[in-house]
Amino acid sequence: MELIMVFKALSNETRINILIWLKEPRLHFPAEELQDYDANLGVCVSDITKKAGLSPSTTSDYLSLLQKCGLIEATRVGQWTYYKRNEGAIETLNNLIQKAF
Amino acid sequence: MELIMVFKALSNETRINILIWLKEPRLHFPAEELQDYDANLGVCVSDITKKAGLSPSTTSDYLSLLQKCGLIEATRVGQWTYYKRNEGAIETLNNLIQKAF
DNA sequence: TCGGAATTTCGGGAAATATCGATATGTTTG
DNA sequence: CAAACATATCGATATTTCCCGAAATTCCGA
Repeated sequence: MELIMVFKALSNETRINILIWLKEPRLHFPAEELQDYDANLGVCVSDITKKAGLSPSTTSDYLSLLQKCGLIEATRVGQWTYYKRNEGAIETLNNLIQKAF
Repeated sequence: MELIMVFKALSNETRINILIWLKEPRLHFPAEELQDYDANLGVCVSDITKKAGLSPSTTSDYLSLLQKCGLIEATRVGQWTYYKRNEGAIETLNNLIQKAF
């Protein structure tokens, strides 16, 4: 967990929002878009794309950036990729920030 | 306190370090450079510049960036500007991060 | 197997950031 | 006042980030 990489990832409103949306998907995505959410897979790229209002490619870039620094994790199921928060990593990060600053 | 501005400010190793150095100046600066530290003024720009190994202008830029987003505060005394952490703001920030993520 | 959907990857132009040296401003001291 | 400092600001260039569209990949269903 590279602290600087994490801060870079969080230096963007959309990426911050994605993390917040994924904290409570039911609050932020229409119910019919969350069919596989109960299986704890997360939310798929196209739903996040819609919500973010950006192009699919940008959204995909953002998601893989968040994944690279460990904040979220991906599960591929057929043609969909579901992303969810990596709560353990986020907790670790919070502790790290707490200690460092 | 703009969260994004804070994350941008922290997306740089030197700026992170400055915050950490200022947490415990005695640990990070030679004693003879901390003559006014006991007055709770902070550490002056040239000492931080030396420690950072960057140009004075860059260091000054960094400090005013950190100041703009509220993480540190400045006190001008004669020709010197002393910077110290804004512990209240940093605490607020930690709580904000805790809540948001 | 073919067409289409979801996603990723790639290349690029515009905008923002990093970092410097030069310059400007304000301060102290002779 | 002039010289010497400490710091801040400005202008320039190199690098990075933002965000897109096009193309590639993977998977599914007819």
